[in-house]
Amino acid sequence: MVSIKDVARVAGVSDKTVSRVVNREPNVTADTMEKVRLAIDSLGYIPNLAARSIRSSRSNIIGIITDYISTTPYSGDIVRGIQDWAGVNARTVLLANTDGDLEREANVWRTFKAHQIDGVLYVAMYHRTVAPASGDVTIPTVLVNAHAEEGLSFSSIEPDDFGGSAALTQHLIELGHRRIGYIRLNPLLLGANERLDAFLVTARSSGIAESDMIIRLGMEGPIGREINYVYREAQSILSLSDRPTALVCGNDEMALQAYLAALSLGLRIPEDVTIAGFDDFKTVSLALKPELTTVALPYHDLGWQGAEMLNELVQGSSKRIERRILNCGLVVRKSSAARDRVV
Amino acid sequence: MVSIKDVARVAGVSDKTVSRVVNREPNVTADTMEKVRLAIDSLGYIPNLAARSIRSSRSNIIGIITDYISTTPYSGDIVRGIQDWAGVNARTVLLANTDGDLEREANVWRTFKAHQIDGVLYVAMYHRTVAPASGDVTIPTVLVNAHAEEGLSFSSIEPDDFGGSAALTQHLIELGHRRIGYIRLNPLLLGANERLDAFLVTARSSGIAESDMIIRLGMEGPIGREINYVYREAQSILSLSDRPTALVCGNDEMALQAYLAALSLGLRIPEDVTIAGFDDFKTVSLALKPELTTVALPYHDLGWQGAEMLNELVQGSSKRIERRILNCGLVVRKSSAARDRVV
DNA sequence: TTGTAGGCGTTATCAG
DNA sequence: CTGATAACGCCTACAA
Repeated sequence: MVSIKDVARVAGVSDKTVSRVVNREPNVTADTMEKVRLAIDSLGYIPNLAARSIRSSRSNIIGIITDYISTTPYSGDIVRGIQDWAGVNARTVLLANTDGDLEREANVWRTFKAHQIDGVLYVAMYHRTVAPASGDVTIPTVLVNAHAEEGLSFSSIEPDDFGGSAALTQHLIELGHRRIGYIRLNPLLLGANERLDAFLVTARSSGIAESDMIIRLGMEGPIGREINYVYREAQSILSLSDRPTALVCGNDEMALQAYLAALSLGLRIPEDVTIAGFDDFKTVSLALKPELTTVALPYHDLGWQGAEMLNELVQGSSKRIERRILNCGLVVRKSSAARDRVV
Repeated sequence: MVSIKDVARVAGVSDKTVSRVVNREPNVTADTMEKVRLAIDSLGYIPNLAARSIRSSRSNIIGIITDYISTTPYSGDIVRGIQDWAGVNARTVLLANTDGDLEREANVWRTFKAHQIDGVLYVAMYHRTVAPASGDVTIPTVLVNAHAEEGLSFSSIEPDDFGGSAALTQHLIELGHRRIGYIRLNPLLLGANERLDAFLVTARSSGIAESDMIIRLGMEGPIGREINYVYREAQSILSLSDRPTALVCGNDEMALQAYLAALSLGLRIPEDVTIAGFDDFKTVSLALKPELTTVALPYHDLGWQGAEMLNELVQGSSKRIERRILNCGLVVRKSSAARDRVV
């Protein structure tokens, strides 16, 4: 391993001078700098960050703690957003997974502490409340796609499920739909309730009668092992004699099942029924034909901006608890159409 | 920050003795150990891994380099497999993403080197050949879901696309299908060719005539920005007067489009046509009704075993280049049925 | 502008 | 079985 001393010897200067060049400190002549640069290149010197972190007790590492339960492919983009921020801001990312196991989580926090990391992004794979179990370890933390359980105080960044769902509902109403089916996500999901509430509030305020909102539960049971009624419920709703002209699904995966149900009944989308999802999970939303009208979750931005928030916390430029809510944009594609085309 | 010296003082021993206890070295009396343990707990001491790595020049960190291009949700399981191995084996995981940018990649390698990481898992998000651009940095490396381009020598671990596709084809033939459609993945994907080749070889060896294999290209163009013909091609194949009784798709996402095409033509799955996919991407394969017969890519195992291979390399217990191929298991669900039910 | 001395927290070495 | 001392690679503080 080539160290700062080797470089110093080759360049004919002291190790401190090399350190100055490497860290872009002032007060080095262009001439000296050049000599040092040359020596660095010829030796292939790379500073040892561990040694640096000992002295400066800042590691420039941020940690990500996730807790995927079973298959949640969606939110990898959050992690990518964090990585992108880290790449641009010369940070490195440590990644750990708790699997929802408390003992394992405590271990993760200790390991992170042992690595002297600057801060933690605590990432939930679906929008919900969390209770970080850091034990007696204290590290600046921001919750991403989650907020803290009652009594805990953490900064957080979350998607505006409510706003997104309201926009989607508004869109359908503007298309002339007055009788709308709704298949709910697992009620254990925070997003499930926000999305449903927004649907109800928006529909009511547009004068839609309760009897014209056909609400069904699409899935229930523990996350990752839920029982799924979506296909059956979609068929049931679409078989009603006074079938709604639009069907909103809790997420895109459910919309996929609604498509299959509609097609199996010989209904065309959107001529016979408008279908909408939520998430803009592109593997589904763009594979569906016609492509799916849905609401985009800002996963990448949750990660990126979460990293920014954490950075402010670490720098000490902001000490207060912040709860940031990110907009979820409506994505109109071909699965939604005006009601008058439907009649 | 509480250091080993603080613990030593409180326990009334030397710092080296504390070090022995922490590292489970032999030659410490149970009594001394107990005293030290107590001091550690009461102070909340956590060893500084940076300092340790300086002395021992082993960091117990492994690095993951990925290169996601656009949206590839599938293979997050590879990373999870690596994490799981790391959790069990007391390693920490550094994560970095190159975005396919060579300059950025060179930077990642340098950063990893600077962190003294023990080894690198170079992870491709879809099965293909790669050329790690590590510059003059040398770190033990294993390629995951990829193999090295001509002339480069790296150990690698890869899925057996060929075997999986052969098993799937065999399954269809055993069900009595003698005329089969096939929609190809983007030919740029390594898996695309292996899967198609296996299909052709297996079908031929079962005496299926070339004219009874209806091969179509489903997508082409640069990865992440391909043009997608799947829906159109599926409709075209299924509209043939001598329509095949089974349709194989390059992956599950394509199978989804085939479902939509079939249903739009009023065909029932599997009564009128058997459909099969590849990947077992559960968000799709289980959401489809009937659930999809497909082939499971062993993503989690690719990660886990890749980490094991890397560990052997790092330990020096194995110096030779190994290319390990992992089995892809056939997953039979309800979208495939015997041909005699079809007639 | 540059260099020297010392120390960060840990482990290796070797003496007791 | 235990401890003193040195050393890892770097940076801080201060002196030249």
